[in-house]
Parts: sequence; C-alpha cells; structure tokens
Amino acid sequence: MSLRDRKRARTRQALVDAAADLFERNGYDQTTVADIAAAADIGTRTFFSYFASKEELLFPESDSRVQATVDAIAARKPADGPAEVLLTALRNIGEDSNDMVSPLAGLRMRLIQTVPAVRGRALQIQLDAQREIARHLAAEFPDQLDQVSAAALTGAFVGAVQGALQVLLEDPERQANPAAMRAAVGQAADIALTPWLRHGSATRH
Amino acid sequence: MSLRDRKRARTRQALVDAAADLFERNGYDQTTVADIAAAADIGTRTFFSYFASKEELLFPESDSRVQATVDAIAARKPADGPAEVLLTALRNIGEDSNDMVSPLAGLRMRLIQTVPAVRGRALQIQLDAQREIARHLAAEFPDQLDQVSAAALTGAFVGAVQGALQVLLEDPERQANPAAMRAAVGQAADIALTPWLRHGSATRH
DNA sequence: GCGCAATTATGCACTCATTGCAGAATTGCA
DNA sequence: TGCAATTCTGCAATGAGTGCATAATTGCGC
Repeated sequence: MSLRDRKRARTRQALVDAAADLFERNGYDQTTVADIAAAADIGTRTFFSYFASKEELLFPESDSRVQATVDAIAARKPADGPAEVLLTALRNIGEDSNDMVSPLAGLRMRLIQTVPAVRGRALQIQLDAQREIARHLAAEFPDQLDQVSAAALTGAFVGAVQGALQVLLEDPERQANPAAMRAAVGQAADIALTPWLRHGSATRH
Repeated sequence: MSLRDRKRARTRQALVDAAADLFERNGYDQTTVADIAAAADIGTRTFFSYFASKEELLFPESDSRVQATVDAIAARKPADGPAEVLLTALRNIGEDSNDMVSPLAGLRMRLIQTVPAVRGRALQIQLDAQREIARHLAAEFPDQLDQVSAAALTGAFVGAVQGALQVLLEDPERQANPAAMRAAVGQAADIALTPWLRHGSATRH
C-alpha cells in the first residue's frame, strides 16, 4: 500500500470519526457535510470523493457478515444442507462479534431507527446481502435449490432474524444482555428454518 | 366529502397521473418536482402540501394488502394457527389483485429496482407492514406466540415472499405469467411456514 | 535531486429537494 | 353578504450532490 493509499485511508477514517462525533453530539440532520469535512480538515467538495453520500459514512466497511456467510457456505460439511449452513454461519457470526464493538455500531443502530435516509441505505444493503447469499446457496446446492427456493430460504432466514431483532432492539432491557439477544435471534432462525433441516432432498410442496 | 375535499382529491390524483406520465417518459431523476407541479397546474411550493416528498408520489394509497392481512387475522377460523392465517391472507390477496392493475404498479416496480430513494421508501413501508402484522398476530395468538416469535414468523413469511419475488421479478419471461408467479410465491411462502403449520402449540426448539 | 504524468484536492457555480414565512385567494357557514 | 378557517403561492434559504477547470501532490524514471 503506497503512501498515497495510506493517506487516503487515514483521511477516510478521520471523516468517519469526525462524523460519528458530530452525529453523536449534534444529531444527524443538524450535521452538514460541510461540518464533517471541516472537522476532518478537507474541502467540502473533496468529501464526495471519499463517500458518495452522507449516509455512506455510517457504512464504511463492506459488511463482513455477508462474506462470513458466503465463506460458511463454501466451507460446509458434506452432510450439511442449506439450512444447517445458514444456521452455522449465524452462530459463528454471533461469536466473533467484531461488529458489535465498532464505535459506529451503536450510533448506526440508533440512526437506522430514526433517519429515513439511513434506514433506506441499511435496507438496501440487506437486500443486496440477501441476493448475494441466495446466489451462493443456489450454486452450492444445485440439486436441492432452484433460484426461487434459494431466495425464499434466504429471505425467510434473514426475515426471521431481522424480525426478531426489530422487536428485541426496541427493548432497552434486552439490549443490555447481548447473550440473551443472540440466543433469541438464534432461536428465531432455528424455528424459521426447521422445515429445511431434517430433509436431505428438496421439500417440494 | 366537501367540495374542498373533492377538489383536493382531484388535484392529488392529477399529481400522481402527471408524475407517472413524466417518470415514464423522461425518467425519475430527470423529472423535477417543479415539472410535476407545473403539469398538474399548481405551484411548486403547493406540491409539498400534497406529498411530503417526491417518492411519496409512487405510494399514494396506504397499502391495502396490510389491511387485508390484518383483516384475515381477525377473521381466522378457530382451528387456524398463525401460519394458516398468513397463507390464507396471501392467497386472498393474490386473487383480488387490484394492486396489479394500477397503472402505477409496473412503474413503481421498475423504479424500486433502479432508484435508491424509491427503494428505500418501499422497504420502509415493508418493515412497517411487517411490524403491524406481527403486532396483530401476537395479539390474536397470545398462547402460541410471544412478541419475538410473532416478529420472526412474520419476518420469515414476508422475507420468503419478498425473496421469491426478488428473483421472479428479474425474469421478464416469468413476469408475463402472473398466475405462475403467484403460484411460485405461494409455494415459497408454504415452504417457509411449514414448521408452523402442523403443530398447534409453539415449536419451541 | 529533477521533471513529467497520473492522481488528488479544491473552489466555484449550479441544479434540485425541501422548508419557513407571509400574504393572497378560496371556501364554508352564519 | 361577511368573517374565519383553510389553501395556495411566491420568495428566500439551507443543504446535498455534481460538473468543470485549476492547483497541489505523489510516483517514478533519469
């Protein structure tokens, strides 16, 4: 990585940090891109060569969870079916929860609940992730899943996790207990994927 | 409904029609709010007293499908469990497909695929719908579903339908055959909800 | 070290969505 | 007909995002 790249990465990080700080202190809408650029000591125009939009600041790293899931699909044990693979991936992700510690995560979560633009972006990312996972799943299990089934399975999986989270995140009490939350989410996913578990062949009809 | 209300409704419709026409002809981004207002013969400023934003033009009616689903929940047969109710609702919705005929529907679908702001709004609506349905479901089946399970079930249901649609809508060939599409979506939902069907009590673990 | 080509960073001007405000135009009802 | 409530509009701003032209940096070959 050249000096150029390193400097660019540093500036990028500075922008994220400055934004997090300003959002936290003054609120998302009250913070202008100009403010953020100024805090990171670059020109306002330059901001847009680092991030295409203000929302992007909150999603600086491509979601590693998608990659982890895709990896889990590739690394499946021969006996595992599609559902096992997804559930295994979910468990692994829960453990090395590096996303939970990011200083951005909490802020991001709060803003997703309150700022439409941010929520839109988050959901867009979710859909893209779903599509990506479904694609790999269909490729890995060509005998058991056609495109539509793979998408439905992934959708049900993500939907269940997401639905459970939607409720869990509304309850501050539960948020205080990450272990319990993870357990609840895992259970939701388990339940949603049950029909896919026991049958080696496609559950047609 | 007073003259005032009728006139207001007429103007509102005129805006939707004008927008649909302009979006269709020139594209979403190339059509400014000012253009739309001018086409409907009202001031640009006035536009914002009819719609809070440009996207809203594409979602003029509150989604009747949510209401239909909620009604289906209330009208359930005593023997029906949560999953049956959802599947029944899905079938009913498919039949009186009044949404499919709206001249807006096709355009909306295309724009959801291509315009981030529109997609964001659509997804937001989906999440709200999910929350609403889960709420009613939990209330109707207090013995079988807690808040989290209801949200997970609803999420799996909506996710499966949505995932299936995501794939189906990418294929112009399938779009030409609505009946087949509906069947595929129904099957996806069936599969996703299988575990909830046969067991009267909660499928704990 | 020097100089050139590629890559970045900026300033400026502009388009657009969206909002607050204040005054003009309409409408409903007494 | 006349007043009060409701709408409609123009005007001025704010703030995101973009195109363009120019200046500042950096990577490399000599």
